[in-house]
Parts: sequence; C-alpha cells; structure tokens
Amino acid sequence: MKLEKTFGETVKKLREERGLPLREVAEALQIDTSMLGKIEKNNRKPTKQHIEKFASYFKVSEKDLMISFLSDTVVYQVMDEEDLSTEILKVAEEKVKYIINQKTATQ
Amino acid sequence: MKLEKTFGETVKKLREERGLPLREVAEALQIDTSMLGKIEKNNRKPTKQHIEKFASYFKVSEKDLMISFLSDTVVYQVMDEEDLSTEILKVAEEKVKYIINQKTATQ
DNA sequence: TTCATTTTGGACTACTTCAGTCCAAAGATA
DNA sequence: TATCTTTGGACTGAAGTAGTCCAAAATGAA
Repeated sequence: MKLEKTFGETVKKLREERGLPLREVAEALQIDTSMLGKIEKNNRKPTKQHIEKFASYFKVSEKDLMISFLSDTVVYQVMDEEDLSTEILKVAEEKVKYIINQKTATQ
Repeated sequence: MKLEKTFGETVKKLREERGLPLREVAEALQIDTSMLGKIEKNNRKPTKQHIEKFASYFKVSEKDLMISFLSDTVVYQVMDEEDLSTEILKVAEEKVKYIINQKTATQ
C-alpha cells in the first residue's frame, strides 16, 4: 500500500482495482453511496468504523488505513501554516516521544 | 522558549515570570479572565488573534507560540492512536514534503 | 481569624461544524 | 436510445466550541 496517497485516493484505487462500482461497495459496507463517493474525494471524513469496514472488505491492513487517514488529517492541519509545517511536525514528534517516555517510565 | 511544554504551560510561565495575575493580563489582552485561565490549563484553544496578542504583550516570538500551539493540537490528535502516533507523524512529514515539493516544482 | 484578591470550574447561549441522507443532474456505457 | 454510475447541492439533526457570567474555592495579607 502506497502511503503517499491520500486516504480517499487509496480507497478509490482499492475499489477500482476490483472493478466495483461505488453502489456495490457502499451496499456491502452499509453506507450511503454518496457518502462513499465523498470519502473517496476527501470531502467527508471516514469514521473509525468505516475504516474497519474498508479493511475487512478489501482485505488490507486496518493499521495502514488508519495511518493513511490520520496522517491526512495531520497534514491538513499543519498546512494551514505551510511555512511552519515541518517545524510543527518536528516539535510534535518530540512531544510524543516525551509523553510516551513519561508513561513507560512510571509503569 | 522551551517547546516541550504545552502552549498553556508556556503562557502561564510567561505570566508568572512577570508576577502578573490573570486578571491584569486578561484585561490588557481584552479577553475574559476565565478564558485566559482555561487557555493556560489547555481547556480552551486560543485563536490566532489570541496568539498574536500573547506574543506582542509578552514580547516573545509569535512564530514560536504558533509552533507550540499547533504542535499541541497535532499531538492531541495522534495520541488517540498512541501506538501508531510515531508512524503517523512520519508519514505526515513525507506527505508535507511531497506537497511542498510539488508546489515549488510547478512555480 | 477576617477581608480582599485571585483562581477555578460549572452552566449557559449562540454559533459553527459535521455526519449522514436524499435527490436530481451530469457523465459514462452499451 | 435506455441504463447505470458518479457527482454535488441542499437539508436535518447532532455534536462541538468560543465566549460570558457567576459563584465557590483557594491564596495571601493584616
């Protein structure tokens, strides 16, 4: 699975590789066809349940899909301040490391 | 300025270093005292305008405050999936690099 | 202790955002 | 042509959020 792609592009490709129409996938996953179309176009966010359904339906790693989606949301957030984006991510990484360290240190 | 601290902790320290009560800073910045207290406790998000005011009032770098705040929000987001957080940030960084590259390449 | 001031947090309102649905138009295919 | 798929606008109800106000709790000084 290519992670450079957005979540929507990833899901769309999975569907098209299998030659399936939106309607059929939407029906199988019990979501509205229009919703699915919007998710593929990144106009609607998938819920965690959606991601679970995608993973099991397309037989791909749920973890990878999660990473694909959540990294999208992070990118979207930091691109508001494009010139600071790289620095923001670096600081965020340090903070995450710090937090995880704190946790394991006190267990 | 230490960036490991949260935005709220950073602002609180700036205020306490100067020995000022919430009331006085809030008044100068034209925000509700209770709001300021909540921002210091990370119970309310500052707006961009708030951050500008903090920077000019305390005479610190607006950019650093921005990074402090936005990295907090990123951390908050990825810690929802703690075990994936580091990977999410790595992928996000790649995507940001890719996007910025695309942009400069086509200019 | 008492009094004054600061800090905290609950409750509320108004506003915004967003998931999800439905439908109709546009596009594609045969 | 007719049929199926894709797209997006419009809407609703729910959830989230900024900001305000007030009162209780905490702090500190005399």
